[in-house]
Amino acid sequence: MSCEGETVALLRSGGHRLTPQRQRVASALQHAGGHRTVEELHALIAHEQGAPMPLSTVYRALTTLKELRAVSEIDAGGRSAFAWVDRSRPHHHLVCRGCGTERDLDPALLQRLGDAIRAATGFEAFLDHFAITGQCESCRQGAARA
Amino acid sequence: MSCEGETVALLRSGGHRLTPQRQRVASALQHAGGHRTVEELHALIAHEQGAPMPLSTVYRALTTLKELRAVSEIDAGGRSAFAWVDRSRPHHHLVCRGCGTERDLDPALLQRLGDAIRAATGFEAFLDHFAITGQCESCRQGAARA
DNA sequence: GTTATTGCAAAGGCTTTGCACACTT
DNA sequence: AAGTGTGCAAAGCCTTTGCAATAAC
Repeated sequence: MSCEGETVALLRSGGHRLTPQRQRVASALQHAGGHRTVEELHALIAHEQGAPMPLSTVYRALTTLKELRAVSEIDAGGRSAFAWVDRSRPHHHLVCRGCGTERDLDPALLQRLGDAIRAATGFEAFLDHFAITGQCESCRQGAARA
Repeated sequence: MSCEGETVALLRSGGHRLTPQRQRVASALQHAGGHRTVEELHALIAHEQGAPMPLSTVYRALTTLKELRAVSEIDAGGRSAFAWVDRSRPHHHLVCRGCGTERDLDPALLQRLGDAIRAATGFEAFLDHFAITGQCESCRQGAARA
């Protein structure tokens, strides 16, 4: 499938070697969709690909992919979470601090912010792939009750 | 000074006890301005207040203050950094990935984003104290030249 | 053949926790 | 007096690193 071709091209272009481990991590992330913690990825790789992989290798592959800007990293409550960067369709996430649920956010809203920042300050914000934390509607109602 | 009164009121309102440690941590953060890692705070407290404090106490005080929304936490490259939340004047940062410079951003712009998100999705974004990465004007011009 | 990368295990750094004592209320 | 908060030290967790073996180039 096309995913693999994309990974191959990315690694080649960065002067890195094309190893099965890197392809497996990339594949897991591409098919997972959304942010995954390293531990989640580690489990996904073992289950869906049939063979386990040392955690340290997952970390190293992610480091490489991050250098290439193929994945993005966010902080998920003290641990790292990664997502595949879909260059053709930028998207953003609303991450709830209460229940951890992730939902997509209309890119137009952020684009408007980026435009406003640029107009006001000349600063170009990197908003390709953004995660905003907060509280989802149901958690907010739960908190109000308590 | 007024800072102390603010802290006293905050702790009282949360049903927490007013201890010297919590006041010292709050004071250090109020006077530091901007984001400080826990280690930086720990050192600031020791130096500027004359007496050291166990790291664990700093952590616990910060946890309490964070629950009260008196401080905000951000991820500073794997470790936590905290800043005092100035309710009277919320502020945000544009952090340049090129030169590392930090500059303030008009809060109104983010408030507009927060309102739009809430209207569209019901999700309440925590935008009290936000850091946006990107590229400042001079770095962008430098990159364009190269 | 060279050199980057992996696997394993051990170390590292930041943060949290258990428990007895002290202090706020 | 009652119960929360502190200090100390130890444990916990996520992540990184050293080194020999392996695989990509």
